[in-house]
Amino acid sequence: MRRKLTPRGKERREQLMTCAARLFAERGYHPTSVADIVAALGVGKGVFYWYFASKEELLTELLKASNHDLRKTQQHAIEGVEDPVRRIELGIRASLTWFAEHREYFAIIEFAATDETFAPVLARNREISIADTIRHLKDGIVDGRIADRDPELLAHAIHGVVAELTRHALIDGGVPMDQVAELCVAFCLEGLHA
Amino acid sequence: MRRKLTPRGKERREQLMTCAARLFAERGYHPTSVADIVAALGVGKGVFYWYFASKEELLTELLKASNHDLRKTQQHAIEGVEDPVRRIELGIRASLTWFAEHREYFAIIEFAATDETFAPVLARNREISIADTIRHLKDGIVDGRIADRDPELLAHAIHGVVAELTRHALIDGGVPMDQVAELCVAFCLEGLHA
Amino acid sequence: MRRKLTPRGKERREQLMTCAARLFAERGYHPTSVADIVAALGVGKGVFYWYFASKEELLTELLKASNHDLRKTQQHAIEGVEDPVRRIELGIRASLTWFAEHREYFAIIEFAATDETFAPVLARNREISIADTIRHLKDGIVDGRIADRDPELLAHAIHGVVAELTRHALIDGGVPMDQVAELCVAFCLEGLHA
Amino acid sequence: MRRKLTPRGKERREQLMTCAARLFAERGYHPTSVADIVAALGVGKGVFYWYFASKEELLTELLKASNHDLRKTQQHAIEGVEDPVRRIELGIRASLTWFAEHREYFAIIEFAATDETFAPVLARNREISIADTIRHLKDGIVDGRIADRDPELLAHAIHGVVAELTRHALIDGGVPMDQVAELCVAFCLEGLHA
DNA sequence: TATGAATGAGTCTTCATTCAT
DNA sequence: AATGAATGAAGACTCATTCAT
Repeated sequence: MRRKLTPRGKERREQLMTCAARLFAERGYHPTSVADIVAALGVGKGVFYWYFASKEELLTELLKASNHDLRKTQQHAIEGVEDPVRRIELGIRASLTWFAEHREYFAIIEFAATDETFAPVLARNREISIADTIRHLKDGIVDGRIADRDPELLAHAIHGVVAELTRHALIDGGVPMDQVAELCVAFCLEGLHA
Repeated sequence: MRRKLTPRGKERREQLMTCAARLFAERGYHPTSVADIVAALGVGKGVFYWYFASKEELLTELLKASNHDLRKTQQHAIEGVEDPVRRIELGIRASLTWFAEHREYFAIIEFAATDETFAPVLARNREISIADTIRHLKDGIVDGRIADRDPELLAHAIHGVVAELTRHALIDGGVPMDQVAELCVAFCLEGLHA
Repeated sequence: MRRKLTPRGKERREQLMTCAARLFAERGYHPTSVADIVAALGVGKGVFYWYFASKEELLTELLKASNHDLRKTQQHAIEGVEDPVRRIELGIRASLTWFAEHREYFAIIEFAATDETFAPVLARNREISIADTIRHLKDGIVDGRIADRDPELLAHAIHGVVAELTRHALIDGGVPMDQVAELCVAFCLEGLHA
Repeated sequence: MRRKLTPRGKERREQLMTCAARLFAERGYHPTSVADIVAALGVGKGVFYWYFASKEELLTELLKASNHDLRKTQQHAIEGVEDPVRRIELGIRASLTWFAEHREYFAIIEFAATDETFAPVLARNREISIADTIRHLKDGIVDGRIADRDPELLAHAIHGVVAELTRHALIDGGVPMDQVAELCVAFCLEGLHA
């Protein structure tokens, strides 16, 4: 299914992904049919299968692309920063910002995590992200800046806070993202401690 | 769909819910057909529709029942405890324990949150749970035991930690739940602070 | 399925027929389920099959009973009248009156006429009724009171007028039945002739 | 469900309608399944839903199309004729001829009239047809050629005669349509009067 | 590249009927 | 007589995918 695409072809592929992302986010993956996607673009069904081998592949591509982009954003954010605690903070902020700018992907990722078929892809993505975080945590523990607890569990805890606050800000709505970011960082670094 | 059920009928209904919960957890809601459910019980297809108006209704019932049970467990755990920080801690532990004993429900709840149809039910459940947590947080803030930050966001942060650590323990596996509980409580109360 | 029924049993059977007639008239035969019928009476499903071998049998009974009653009414109306034209007139009036008092049956009979399964019963009923009419027509033709045309076709023509005007009065509504009766008789006897 | 259809597509749609009309007439609407229809054409089940949103829509289309055609035939028949009585006569003859050539539709229309779902469409069609007839009747009454009776009821009376004689000729069988037409016209114009 | 058409397995759901109590 | 429970064939409809043009 890897095809050499003309510029126009690349654009079409892009359109399909963007459009599908929106629909998946709005109605969910299963309830959105391939027919819905091509209809929203006003093209025939063949177009879809010219660019993607299957509906599954499309979602997988979406997942890969978004993960790639998020990761790049995170790495760019912490580039050149040495302090591990600061790196964690910047990573958290970068994630929140990225999701604020790519709301569609949040719902898609959440769904994919719950589906047998896509969970593996998501699991892999998460593993990588957790490994990144663990590295900073270990550095911080060595420095004595971070409590000496199981870094893997700590990494998951941080991810949990980020995920749920992102969800709250994007889906429940009504909370400005930067305010969420402040609390998110504060909570992770200091917990509920007064 | 409210029916007078004989003891035998109640049992059947129970069986259907348990069986469906297992299958939904294993394969997901959409990929599990009503036919799968009744086949797993070795009964005719009509039986399902004798007890539930639709597959949707079944999941909704599952969601309501599980939430009701979880909440009862939480309330029982903190009964008679005055200290708000301690109440939060006990609530967290109760949640983790409950999920450890009702693994099936975790995946189901996560899925339901991503589906247009069920999100409202989940949202309602979460609202209630968040409201519970907020009450304790406010008490703690008044006491000066908890940092004076937006209690709603703090509540979501705690939920996020609990949810993700539960997921990690149950789905990724390999971590004993009581160890997770220790870290979960420690992280929430003190964050990463050394 | 012929059972000896206690007085209470006869009443139950009656109730089922009345209730079913109403539902069939309102929603149609196919769209009304046995479950609907017994639910409307607040009894269990077994009751239905205690009194009727099948849903089909119920409708057949309904058809037979109504036809029997209509016919009796017609015969009673023309009893002792010699003049064939007058007999026809009285027959028409009796039919219209009967339908006005048994509105439920009109829709049921119309439906039954269109269904492979019941058409034969209806056809038989109609044949008898047509034969009755033919007899009067022939008498009228012999007397020179009625135009010498094919009595069978004339009989059908009369039936058509009665049926459609009944339908108009009962279903379209807004026309008093006695006014319809006058026109019906006038039209049949004199046509459009000024 | 409005789609751009290629010539081939239009043909398929036509085939489906013709085929369904035949089956509905033979076995009835409810007893004919979508599976039956596509099987009779030797195509896949999806084909049906490519052209029609539902079985209901198909019947509605059938009803609309047939009514449109019948009306066109009637209008063509009376085109250029001034005499209102003659217009009525020609309209009657045109209707009988049309039904003789489209036997399938008679049973379908009769059924549709008895079903909650389709009755409204039929009612609309009938209303239009009745209105057409009323116009001619009023002209005839003004001319003094037609008895001064309620034109609406007269129109229904005529329709009743046409409908029942059509039914008799097509379904009971054994009567040549032109003989029926003669009697139909004679009966409507002169009634039973010798 | 792209389109309309076609496929057909699979989904949820209904319902007349029967059964055990 | 009557009930709640159960059966299972059958029905309408969906949809990812493929095909002919």
